[in-house]
Amino acid sequence: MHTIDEIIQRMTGQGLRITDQRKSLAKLFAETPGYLAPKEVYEYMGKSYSGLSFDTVYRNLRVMEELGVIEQVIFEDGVKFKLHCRENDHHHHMICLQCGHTYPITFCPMEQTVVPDDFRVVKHKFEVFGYCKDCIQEESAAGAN
Amino acid sequence: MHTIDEIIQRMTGQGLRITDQRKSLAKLFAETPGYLAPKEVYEYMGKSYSGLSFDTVYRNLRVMEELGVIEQVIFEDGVKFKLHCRENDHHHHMICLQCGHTYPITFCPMEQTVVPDDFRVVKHKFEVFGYCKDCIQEESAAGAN
DNA sequence: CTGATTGCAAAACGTTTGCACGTTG
DNA sequence: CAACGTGCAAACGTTTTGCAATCAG
Repeated sequence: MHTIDEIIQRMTGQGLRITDQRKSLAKLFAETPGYLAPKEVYEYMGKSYSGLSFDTVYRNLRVMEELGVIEQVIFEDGVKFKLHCRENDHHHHMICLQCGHTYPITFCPMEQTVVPDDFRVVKHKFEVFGYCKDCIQEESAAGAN
Repeated sequence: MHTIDEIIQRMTGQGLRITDQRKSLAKLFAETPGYLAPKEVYEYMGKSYSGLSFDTVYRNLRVMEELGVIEQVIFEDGVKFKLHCRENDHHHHMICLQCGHTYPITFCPMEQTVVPDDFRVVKHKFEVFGYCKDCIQEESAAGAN
């Protein structure tokens, strides 16, 4: 589930119709290595479709999420989406606060965590935030601002 | 910063006036071991003050957060608040999905995490979700529903 | 051709703001 | 009594919904 075609196949396989908007969406997520806010998705798609409406973006984001093509994460500044990780083994992420790019962390802290007998663990969240190589360089290149 | 009086002292110390609404807020957070959504806060305070408005709740939550009395966390289902942890050393939490009760985890996964040289870490999040002792019992007592 | 998908407009939702009135210190 | 805090109403940004027109298969 990496290329545009794979994403589109996944959608047709579920009986969905492939509109230009959905092709554009598939292309965007296939090309984006990190998280995207709905507004960013709207702005990107709006470049190709001047008559685009916000609700179409939301509807398709929801459809693609239910389909398992993309995944949703809640950040401090709102909801964001990214292509669902193709890796099938459990892992976590380092996330760049500037560009949204994500990098996998194979280490899972739950293995090391001592849980009391009377607490039943359902899920956990481990995320590392910072700045990636490219964004550190941009910052120092741009100087203070 | 545990009892109602400590919270109120903290507020007066910052030049804030103590209204009945704020006393009620202080009491609520002093008595609640876990997270509260703004709506829950509103409903609790509404019991004592029929004329209460939502914006007063939000304003006071924000004031208390800026003051460091309470802290804010973003969950999947929205923003929630709890009394700021009195522990000064870094730690994480196990959070009950039913009652919102939190329990400290002293282990910090960042110590074990291998970070690439070219990634500058700014912050991290580690949270364990599940059901606490009391809520497991309630569940089995209540049966299927 | 038929139902899925879209755009529009309007509603819903949580949160914030401006303002006049009431209250605290 | 002066500044702060409140309630009200209205604005706000984001997300959802109902509907008629359009489009993909």
